Amino acid sequence: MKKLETAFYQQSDVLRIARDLLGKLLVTQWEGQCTIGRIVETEAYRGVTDKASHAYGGRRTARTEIMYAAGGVAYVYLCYGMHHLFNVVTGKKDEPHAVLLRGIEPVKGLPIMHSRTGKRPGDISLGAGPGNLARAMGIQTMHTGQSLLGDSMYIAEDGFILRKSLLQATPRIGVDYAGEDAALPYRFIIRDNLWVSKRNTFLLSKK
DNA sequence: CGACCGATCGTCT
DNA sequence: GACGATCGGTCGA
Repeated sequence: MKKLETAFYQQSDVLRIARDLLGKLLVTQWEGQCTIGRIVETEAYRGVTDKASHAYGGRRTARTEIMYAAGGVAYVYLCYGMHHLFNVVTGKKDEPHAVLLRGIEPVKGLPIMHSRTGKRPGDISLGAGPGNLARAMGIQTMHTGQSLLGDSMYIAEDGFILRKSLLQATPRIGVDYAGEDAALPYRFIIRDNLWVSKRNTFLLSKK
């Protein structure tokens, strides 16, 4: 298992990073609890020109400031007052690109994930969807700004190769407010993977 | 299967 | 004071 390094996160093409994160392992280990999940669903938020992004138009607020940091840190924010959404900040300093992690296939620490979420063994919603993913991995807004290059929270590769035929791009979820940008194919999933968020599966059958 | 609804609160206007 | 990069449940066809 090899931890992804700065050079990976600071590539300029956030779409490529979002794609390449599929199949990688997300690791968190804190409070004596280690959990690992394989990333099966991501969404790219592409800098200041992307109407769906919190950084659209170069907007800077206390909350989104971390998006302008150099790639390799976490951007976690509270959505709908109850869900913690975890993004990987990418690009160079002052290029506010980010990748939202939307789905993981649980790999290690299943009992811990079950106790964190209250879900029962066999429930495939455990790591499906950004809110569920963060809850299962123990990620909260207090982790925003945290480095992904340290030991408590990082992404690694283990030799898993994603066949091209299993890579699929679709429009992003829940960004209707973004006008024409809502239709951009910036969501990436591992096709037919059990752990991809089930909502909007109709998008797949339509294709 | 699809449409809709309530929960719940930090952030920005 | 309004509004989410969501989720889980319900209701009707």
